[in-house]
Amino acid sequence: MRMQKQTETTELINTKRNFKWDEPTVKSIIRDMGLKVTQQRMIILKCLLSGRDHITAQELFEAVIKKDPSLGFATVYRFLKQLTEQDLVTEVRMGGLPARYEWAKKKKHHDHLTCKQCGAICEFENQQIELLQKQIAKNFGYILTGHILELYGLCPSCQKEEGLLPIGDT
Amino acid sequence: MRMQKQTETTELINTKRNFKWDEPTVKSIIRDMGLKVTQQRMIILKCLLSGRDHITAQELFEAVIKKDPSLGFATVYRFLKQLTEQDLVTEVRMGGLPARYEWAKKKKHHDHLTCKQCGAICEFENQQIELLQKQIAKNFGYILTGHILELYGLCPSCQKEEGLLPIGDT
DNA sequence: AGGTAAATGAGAATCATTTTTATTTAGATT
DNA sequence: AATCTAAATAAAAATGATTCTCATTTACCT
Repeated sequence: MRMQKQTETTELINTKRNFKWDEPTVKSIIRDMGLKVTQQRMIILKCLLSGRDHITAQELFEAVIKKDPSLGFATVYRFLKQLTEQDLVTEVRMGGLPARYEWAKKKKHHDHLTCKQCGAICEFENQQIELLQKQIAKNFGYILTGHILELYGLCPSCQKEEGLLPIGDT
Repeated sequence: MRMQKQTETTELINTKRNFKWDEPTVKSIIRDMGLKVTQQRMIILKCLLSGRDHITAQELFEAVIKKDPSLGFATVYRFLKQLTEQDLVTEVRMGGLPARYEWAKKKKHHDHLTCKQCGAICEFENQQIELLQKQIAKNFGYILTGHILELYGLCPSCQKEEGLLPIGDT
């Protein structure tokens, strides 16, 4: 996926994991949540932290049972919910599709640009839009507490593929 | 729900139904969709057109069975899906909540500001945000095909209620 | 080590939505 | 107007994501 230079107000977000998630760190994340440090939570959290961004509960569950086949999916869902409630994880819901989760801590707020075809996700942040949103809420007398901004379109590589398809082809 | 004056770039959308949805009009909407004009579709469409905006499939179904108790909910869902596919109706999904539908034809594109507490929905349109979105997609090499912008917060009346609640109360 | 509230696994429950299937019907064709 | 046929329907079952229940197990405070 090609990415072009951003304007001054829109920034690319660094999605690389340049932090070492060692045992004690993972432990203290759970402890700081006010929860008991269990083997299952350790496994789930490690998988979440080292796995792909924007993972579904199902995908995470599948990663998790490779390390402990007896771990139940209810446990994964339960823990994800707690992580979401404590804003350590961001839940992204697109249409009626399964929710996707991503580690949110120490990561700036951002929105998503998703390819309708292949699902490739770009993250971006735009102060100007954030500001306009607050303005709009204020104009209606609302206190803004959150927002969802999901753009979708065709990514560069899917645009090429589209062009190659015979007319009328799905 | 109180509404304040909007800035020059953000406009209130007229949600009033100042059009007469008579029998022949409703019929031709269905016929123009390339579908057969059935009594059930007539009922569903009339309910949709005269009922509240941002209705759920369930709410619509309940309105519909008042006119014909034998009408099944699958029929409502099926028809809503077809209306959505033909862009006559817009489907709005918030979190994991049931989808809400609204008549989209002849209505300008707009986004939503929803009260987390009471579900009150304000509609707005902001050209500046629309423009910024296109810009962002372009910067990533994407062709923008759509977007979801859902703001949520506390509406004026729920802000008052919040203040009245005893501390710790749900 | 022992007690207890919290956490777990397994599976059932839920909820919105979709699919299936046998039956009915709209509307084109005689 | 009667006939035909693909499309539409009702009803119920299926689906898929997520949540709940509950009997059992476990973390961790004393």
